[in-house]
Amino acid sequence: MLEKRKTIPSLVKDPKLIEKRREQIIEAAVDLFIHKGFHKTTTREIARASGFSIGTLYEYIESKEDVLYLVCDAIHNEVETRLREAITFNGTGLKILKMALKSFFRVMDQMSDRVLLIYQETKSLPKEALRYVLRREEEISAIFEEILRKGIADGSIRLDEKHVKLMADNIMVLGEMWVFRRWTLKKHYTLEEYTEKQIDLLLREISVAH
Amino acid sequence: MLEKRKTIPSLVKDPKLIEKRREQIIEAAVDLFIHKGFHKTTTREIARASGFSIGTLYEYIESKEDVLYLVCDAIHNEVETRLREAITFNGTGLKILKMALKSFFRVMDQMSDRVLLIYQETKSLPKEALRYVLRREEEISAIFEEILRKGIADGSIRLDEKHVKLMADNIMVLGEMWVFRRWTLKKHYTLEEYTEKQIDLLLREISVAH
Amino acid sequence: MLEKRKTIPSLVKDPKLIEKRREQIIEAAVDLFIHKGFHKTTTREIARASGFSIGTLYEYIESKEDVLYLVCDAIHNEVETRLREAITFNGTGLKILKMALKSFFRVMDQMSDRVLLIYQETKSLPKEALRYVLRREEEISAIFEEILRKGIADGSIRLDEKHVKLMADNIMVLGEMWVFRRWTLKKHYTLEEYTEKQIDLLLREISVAH
Amino acid sequence: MLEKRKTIPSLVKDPKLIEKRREQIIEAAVDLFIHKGFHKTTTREIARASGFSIGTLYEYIESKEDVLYLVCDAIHNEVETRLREAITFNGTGLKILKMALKSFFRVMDQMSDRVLLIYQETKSLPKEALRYVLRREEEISAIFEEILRKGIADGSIRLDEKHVKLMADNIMVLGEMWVFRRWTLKKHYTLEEYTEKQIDLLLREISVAH
DNA sequence: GATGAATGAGAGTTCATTCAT
DNA sequence: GATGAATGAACTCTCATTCAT
Repeated sequence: MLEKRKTIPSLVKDPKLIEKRREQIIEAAVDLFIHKGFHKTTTREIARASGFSIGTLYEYIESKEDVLYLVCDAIHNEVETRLREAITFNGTGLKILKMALKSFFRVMDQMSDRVLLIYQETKSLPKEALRYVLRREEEISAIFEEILRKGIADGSIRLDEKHVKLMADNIMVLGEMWVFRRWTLKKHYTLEEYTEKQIDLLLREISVAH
Repeated sequence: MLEKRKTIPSLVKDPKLIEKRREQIIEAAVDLFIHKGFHKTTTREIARASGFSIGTLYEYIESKEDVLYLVCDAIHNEVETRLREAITFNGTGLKILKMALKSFFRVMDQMSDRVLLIYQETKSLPKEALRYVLRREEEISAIFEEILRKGIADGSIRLDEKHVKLMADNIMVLGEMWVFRRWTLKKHYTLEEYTEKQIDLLLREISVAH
Repeated sequence: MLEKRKTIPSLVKDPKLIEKRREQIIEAAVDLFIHKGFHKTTTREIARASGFSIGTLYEYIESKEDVLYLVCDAIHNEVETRLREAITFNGTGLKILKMALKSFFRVMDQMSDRVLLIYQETKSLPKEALRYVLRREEEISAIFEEILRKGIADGSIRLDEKHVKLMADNIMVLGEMWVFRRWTLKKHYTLEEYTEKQIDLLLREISVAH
Repeated sequence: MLEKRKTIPSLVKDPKLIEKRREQIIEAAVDLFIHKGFHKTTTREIARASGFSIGTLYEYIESKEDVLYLVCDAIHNEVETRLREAITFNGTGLKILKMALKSFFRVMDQMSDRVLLIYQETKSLPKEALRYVLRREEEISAIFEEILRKGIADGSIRLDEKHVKLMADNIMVLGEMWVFRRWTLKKHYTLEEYTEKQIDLLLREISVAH
């Protein structure tokens, strides 16, 4: 069930150093990719922005695509971590869900450029890496499935089990919508208004009290 | 309010010919971009697949990005045309909306690779072209706004005017969701089931009878 | 029996032009490879010495190794052509052989740097091209086999058929020896002396009258 | 007349250690050069195959070319040693020569990949090192000169002094021929047959009895 | 209006060598 | 004496674009 994450080989032996350098690479590359896109960013720019030479860059990755993979992976990690940190699993599923939705929309807002990056550049990944990245997305959506099922179990949420996945997907998509369409949405709504409105929409379907 | 669509200069005088050649270009490029992505497709390939030489290609465009613009524009056109053709503006706004939603989801399904293309490659457009393309998207979403307003006017839909835009955006996003997440969604739903379920979700908020 | 020679694809359509440009490439590359070796010669140097840009070079070849193949092929062609031109198939096999040996040693002498080049760089060819180049060598050695057999047939040469190949190989090797060891040999012999001495050696084994 | 062999500087003081490490280097590099060629072998690979780090490698050599020199030198040493071990200087020059030829051809056969290596990579040596390596070859050929002169002196061999060098060179070349052309020759001859045939050829010229 | 040969800046990647630890 | 991370010049190859025919 748990498939290991893709391991990128390195010419450097010290694992601590690898981690440190890769963090530098990710930090530099995220910025560059956001502003210039993956294809228009050169490996030399990545190296320079990371603070070392092109030769050193290639001691820690095997190809430019590896950098993209590292970046996508790191972004997903951050989304998931932030989301999990913001959720306390106390109270009814419904209550948790509301909180989780708020947090999720907030995280999407704060990380909107990075989330956008994933959506636009993911296709440039080699097949295997792509599969892994898509799986990471499912892991985040699984958080919401879990909450929904808890709510179903404690009776605070009314939803057919077979629609749990779709509802979780809807949630993900409404979150990403804030990212994709912020240039329009921000004209009419603050994040808070948007959040409230979409929670309304989602809960109308699944709230028990009716 | 209606800004003209971007005009791409051509070295050729005859407008009929320009249109004909550009259709060839678009047809060839859509296929290539879908399968290889914009960046990995070369202008030579576009020319060859269009049925003429690289020199001729550049008689009808000024840069590779122009081809992307033509392609994005054509896809939006097709989405909008197909959608409009499927809608008859008879009956209550609510009835029209239901029909429009079904048609929209169907069009998204049929054109999913082209819609995906727009989402993934749009960022490679130069700023100005990008603005035009985004505006085309708003034009489609405006169709739904129109229907919603008609429903509000005739009393078949209950929705605060200030949420019309958001509701239209929600519709767009749920349609695109079928495109982005089809690999997951198709495991659990047919297009028809998905359509029905999402219409349920959307109408629960805005249907009058309740 | 006659396997086609390897065809190198070109982006250019005009066959006349391809031939002309490839001749330029060969002429330039032979010089460079002789003086710097294949590995130390850069593609840019080849392009510049050929009289065009690096981009143009790659319109006529697919890889640097293709240039080496073209060069090896051209050298073999020249050896074979020169040798065949120098031989008239009149008289006894023995007489023809003597003349052929003189010509061969002369050709080896005149083309010594190019022959050396083949011996030293051939190993850098990709497998398939290598096989073809080795076959070319056998074709030259076949010329001598042919002469030997003619001499056996007309009674001017006495040699067991099963040693024809070895004798032809010996001839080839003594010719190449003048190439490999000229720095030593030239200290003690002129080309003419060398030729005479080696003909003596070879003929002692196979001459009938004795 | 006897120029010392090239001395490669080392950062390490202990001569025993230098010798030991260089033996490791040679053993590793011979294998790599045979299979991949000099240019396609990296210093990293040499270091790893030698059993130490790249840094350590450079404590014992100054450049990659030094490794090639060490390798060529070692191979020549082995050829010479094996040859000398196989020769007993008892009996007539003619008898010794026959034995020496057999041994030489056998050694060439056993060491064919290493001999081939020298012929193909020698040109990558810097000028000075190249001279040393070529001189080593002359030293081997000098063994045969010595034997020939002994035979001339004791009357068992009839050969003009001024052709001794050429005859020795011919011997060398026929030995190397077994290396260069083994892919053809082995189709028609065993090593023993080849040896016998070539001895015949050579002795026909120089044997006294006639 | 159509052709396609020519261009060359610029891309990703490699690897011999150094030097601080 | 040994290590291996860091370096950057240099490599091969690509491809959007131009322009003479």
